[in-house]
Amino acid sequence: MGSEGHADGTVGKALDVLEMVADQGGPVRFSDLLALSHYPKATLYRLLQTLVNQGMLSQDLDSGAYRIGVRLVRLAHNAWAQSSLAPLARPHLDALAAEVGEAIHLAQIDNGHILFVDKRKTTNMFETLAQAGRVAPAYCTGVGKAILAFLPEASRDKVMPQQSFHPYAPATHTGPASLLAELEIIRAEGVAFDREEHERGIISIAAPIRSRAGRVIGAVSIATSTSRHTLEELNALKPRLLHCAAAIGAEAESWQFPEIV
Amino acid sequence: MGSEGHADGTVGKALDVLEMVADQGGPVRFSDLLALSHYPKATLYRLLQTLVNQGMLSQDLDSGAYRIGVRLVRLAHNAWAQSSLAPLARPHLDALAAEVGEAIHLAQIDNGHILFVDKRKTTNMFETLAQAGRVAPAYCTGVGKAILAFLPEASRDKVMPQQSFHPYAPATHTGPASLLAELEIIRAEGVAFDREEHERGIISIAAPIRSRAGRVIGAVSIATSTSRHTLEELNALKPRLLHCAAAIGAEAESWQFPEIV
DNA sequence: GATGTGGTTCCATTAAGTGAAACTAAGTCT
DNA sequence: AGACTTAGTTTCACTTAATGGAACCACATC
Repeated sequence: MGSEGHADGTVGKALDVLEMVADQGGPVRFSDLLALSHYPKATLYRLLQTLVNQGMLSQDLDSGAYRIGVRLVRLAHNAWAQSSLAPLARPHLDALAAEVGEAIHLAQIDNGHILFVDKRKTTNMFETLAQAGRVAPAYCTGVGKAILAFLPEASRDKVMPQQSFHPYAPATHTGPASLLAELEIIRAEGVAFDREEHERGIISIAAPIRSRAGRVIGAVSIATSTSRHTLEELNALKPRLLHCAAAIGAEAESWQFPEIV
Repeated sequence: MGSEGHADGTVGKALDVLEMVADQGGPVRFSDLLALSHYPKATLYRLLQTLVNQGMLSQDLDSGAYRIGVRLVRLAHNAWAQSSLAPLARPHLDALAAEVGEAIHLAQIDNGHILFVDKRKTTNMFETLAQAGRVAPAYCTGVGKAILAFLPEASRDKVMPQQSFHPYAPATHTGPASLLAELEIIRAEGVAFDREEHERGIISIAAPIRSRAGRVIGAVSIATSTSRHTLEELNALKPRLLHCAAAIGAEAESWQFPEIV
């Protein structure tokens, strides 16, 4: 991950570096970045300088370490508020979480991968935040399959080849055929199950969030562990989950999300 | 606001454009941006192309309009989570909001201006100007004065000349002298009041959030309208507010925020 | 006072960004 | 239908800015 090859121009490199700092989750020293990136010393240096000048990064006065700058924080809020389902869905997730007492996930799709944009976990608030913003595969998560199932055919065709089908667990789909078959079932049932396909012991039930126009714009899921609940018990929550997804979808009516895929 | 002159190099321009799109709060067409920016057509075009290539912006397939891209959303989450007081303060704000039943604001300072990073609104009845992610002046807001008061002298000296002293309301400070005098009082009392200085009918009580080292890293406030409460009533909440600020400050101990000012 | 490490600056070379203008694709009007 | 505007895209000679190897500086550490 990190620096993909397609760094066109100076801007690409700068953004690459910016992301690199952001990914570190804290102050990073110059030499650490130098080691991480394949940029020559002077180039990296200038890039960082520029970003600091721009307020996107900020440099610690004494240690000289780099971190997120205020301008990025401001931009971040802006971007997040307008371009993610999260703020809109928040109250609905709160309600659902309070009612079912299990972990709730809200996800969108991003180039064939699942982007978790919000989470509720009734037990620990902190971990929640740590994980939102993370990316997971689509083919082996509840939310992923829920989205895939309801994607327009054309989009799905573009997304399928991007799936790695890495066998995370015994139950993981190992190829497109079985996955496509399951998607059919999901379309019929209206919800997707994660049957310990991504992580052993973790199961979930997921529903797509659809705008009134019918476009899938995300998915919600209720996740739990096999030690706490069975799939049947999760299935009992289906009406509640669908209701939540519908509520979010209805509100998202006017809202515009970046084109999928 | 928006595009300050200091756009060094291509990267600066690109970020400028990026921010411009983000500020629009929705899809923007090329020509709108062309009108907004002072960049020549071709330059703007290439800049946008680059940003789209980089995944920071996304272009609508049919309309061709530009909006926030998924990569920016991902970056945004990252940045927000690690670089703002918000995630850390969240539970404390929730608690305070539940207890006092009034609007709660969390703010940081950013180049002499106040950046609202989170808010709790218990009633939709009145809408304060402070939307999360928004910027407000320091000299005429509760949170702003609370921060100013406890800033180290050197920082304050840098920040004071940045205040515009625009008279939003009759009670607004009109110059540094009276403001500095009030800051003295605030230091003594430990809290700052907004006495309808920014918006008529809106009052608040604010407390600085300080790390154990004593550095001000933000402020919390309880805001209400004159129709609902008096300043004296707000003052009764002082212990509760101070407690909340202290709790956040204690937790922020290890946490590092970009250098102020 | 020598050696090492982390960070900053120089400068000739090269690549990349620039933007006026020309062009294409859709409308819109008569 | 043909002329005319409007919105977006491409071209290309020109200019500016990015590049990176190497030298340099600051400050520890031996």
